[in-house]
Amino acid sequence: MAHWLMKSEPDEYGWDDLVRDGRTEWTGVRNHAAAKNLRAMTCGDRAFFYHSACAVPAIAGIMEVSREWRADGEDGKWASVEVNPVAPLPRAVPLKKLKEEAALRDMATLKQGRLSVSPVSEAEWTHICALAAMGDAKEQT
DNA sequence: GCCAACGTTGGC
DNA sequence: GCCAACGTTGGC
Repeated sequence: MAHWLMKSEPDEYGWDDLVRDGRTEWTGVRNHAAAKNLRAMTCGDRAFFYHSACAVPAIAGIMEVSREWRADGEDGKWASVEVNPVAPLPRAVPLKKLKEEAALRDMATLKQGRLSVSPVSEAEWTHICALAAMGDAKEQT
């Protein structure tokens, strides 16, 4: 099972919208590298829902790929997948935090900021989940 | 096939 | 709103 990070502008479609809808078709990706990543997804893969182009860019939640890719658009070049929400992060992890972490230095989304769908390694995934939980604990002390 | 011009994404 | 990064388009 692979892990991913998928970006959406919260003004357009945010984490709360996905929770409200229960599931959604992740359409509109018009970048070849991102489309390739969509086609590589399999059912059950987990992905971070990332809020981009907003006041505080951050990872907001975890979702699951619930149907593998299908064609998006007429020309056959693009793909979409269906996702559903799994859980919000206990505490959102902002981009600023991601950039501060040495362990995340090689993250695809940090290396290529404009890539809207990117892979996340096992180590990166685990690290970010720990950050999300740690932020929560810190708040309580 | 190269490259300049232009458009889009996304951080700040 | 600006700008950097990067992708796409079109002239040659």
